Amino acid sequence: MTKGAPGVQSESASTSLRTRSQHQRRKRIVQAAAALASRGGVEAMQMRTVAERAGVALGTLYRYFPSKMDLVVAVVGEEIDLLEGSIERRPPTATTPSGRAVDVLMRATRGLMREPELADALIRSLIIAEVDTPLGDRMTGLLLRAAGHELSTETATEEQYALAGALASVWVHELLEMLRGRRTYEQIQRRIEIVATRLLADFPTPPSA
Amino acid sequence: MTKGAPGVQSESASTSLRTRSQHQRRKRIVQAAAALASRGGVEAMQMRTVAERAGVALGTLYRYFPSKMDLVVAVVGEEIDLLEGSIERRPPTATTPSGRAVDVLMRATRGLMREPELADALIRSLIIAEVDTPLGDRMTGLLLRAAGHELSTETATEEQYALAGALASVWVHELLEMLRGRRTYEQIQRRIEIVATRLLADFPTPPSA
DNA sequence: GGGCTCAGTAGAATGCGTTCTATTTCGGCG
DNA sequence: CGCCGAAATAGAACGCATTCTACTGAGCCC
Repeated sequence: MTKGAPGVQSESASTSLRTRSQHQRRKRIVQAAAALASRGGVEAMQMRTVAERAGVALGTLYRYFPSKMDLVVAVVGEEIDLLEGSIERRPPTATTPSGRAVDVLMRATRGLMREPELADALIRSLIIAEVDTPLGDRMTGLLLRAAGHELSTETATEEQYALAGALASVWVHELLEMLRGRRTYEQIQRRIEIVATRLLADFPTPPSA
Repeated sequence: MTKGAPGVQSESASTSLRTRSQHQRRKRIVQAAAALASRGGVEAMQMRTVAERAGVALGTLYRYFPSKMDLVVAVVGEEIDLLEGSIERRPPTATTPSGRAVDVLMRATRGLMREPELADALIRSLIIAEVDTPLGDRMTGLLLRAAGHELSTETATEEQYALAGALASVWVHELLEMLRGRRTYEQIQRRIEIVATRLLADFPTPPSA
């Protein structure tokens, strides 16, 4: 994390006028970027074009997002927020840990399938990005909470964390294969089920009341 | 596969003079590329520089490798050849399927660690590349043969193939984390062991004679 | 032996991410 | 009120992958 970059606002005291307008600007940029990416993928999301659409100068864009990758990561972040919200609203109902994990992953898969161009760009970048808080970790966290009873990033054992992480990375890989046209949705589901049952077999389940 | 690209020689009848010199050229290019990448990673491996070092014109380089990615993939291919050779010469000796798989993967890990810059470039590209024969598949094949008794890409069940593929993708992901400095060799080993024992638990073992 | 084809060459041109420069705008503070 | 400094702006500049152009040379077929 470098100095006064407005990219991530460390939610401190006063939401000053300036902070607010920065927030607006940042939001507009991400929106413009997402819109462009959803038509035509990363290549359509050119920095000049994003800046133009967002109504900011190229330099300003680069102030908020020091590289194209950072911008892409921000867009992915929004998508994950959406998924997280959806899970909170309607938690997975399956009775086994692996069932719940599969539910979460396939829901995410469907979400991404809706915007293939965007998804492709985002997933690839997600893998490559050298970000401080990699987005794969967020998926791992989601999986832990969904799959294990009373489990979270904090309470999980190292082993559980490794297993959830492994499942997340398999999912990402399968998703990539789908976007390349080498998997159907059904194949992914089958493969994820196969892997999830093996990996999450001894995750804690709620006391069957 | 496009038309007359000399990149991949469809090993037909006569190794004509022309074919031979093409082969030499191709080899020189890949060597130059690998040498450059092993210092300074992908960014040091600039197309102009590769061409120069290989003693060919930029246009020629692009005739053999239509994009930088194709060149990178060729370099990765060489590395996998090396690993394959090493495994044939000295097959894994562990007694369980997962033990043998871990052996193979950790051997590959050590090989790649020796040239971190190269490895980083290669692994990333390996993930992203839109190649016809993705290199991940080759790792999956290696794992199948190493882990399962009398198993190969042809004889494996769909389930076994999915499981070996999953293990390969987890390994790639862990490797990437290592190259980013977020894992040590020991952590990877531990994680791969955890995952491999779960995934390969019911792979066929030789009749304990 | 002459023309055809096509690999090869040198190098200019293009596109896009990123950086740099000079200038302007504006909120806050003495 | 007037000034300071951070944030914005327009736009040029730079680097590198990729593409394009015009030319040369060597094997090959009739």
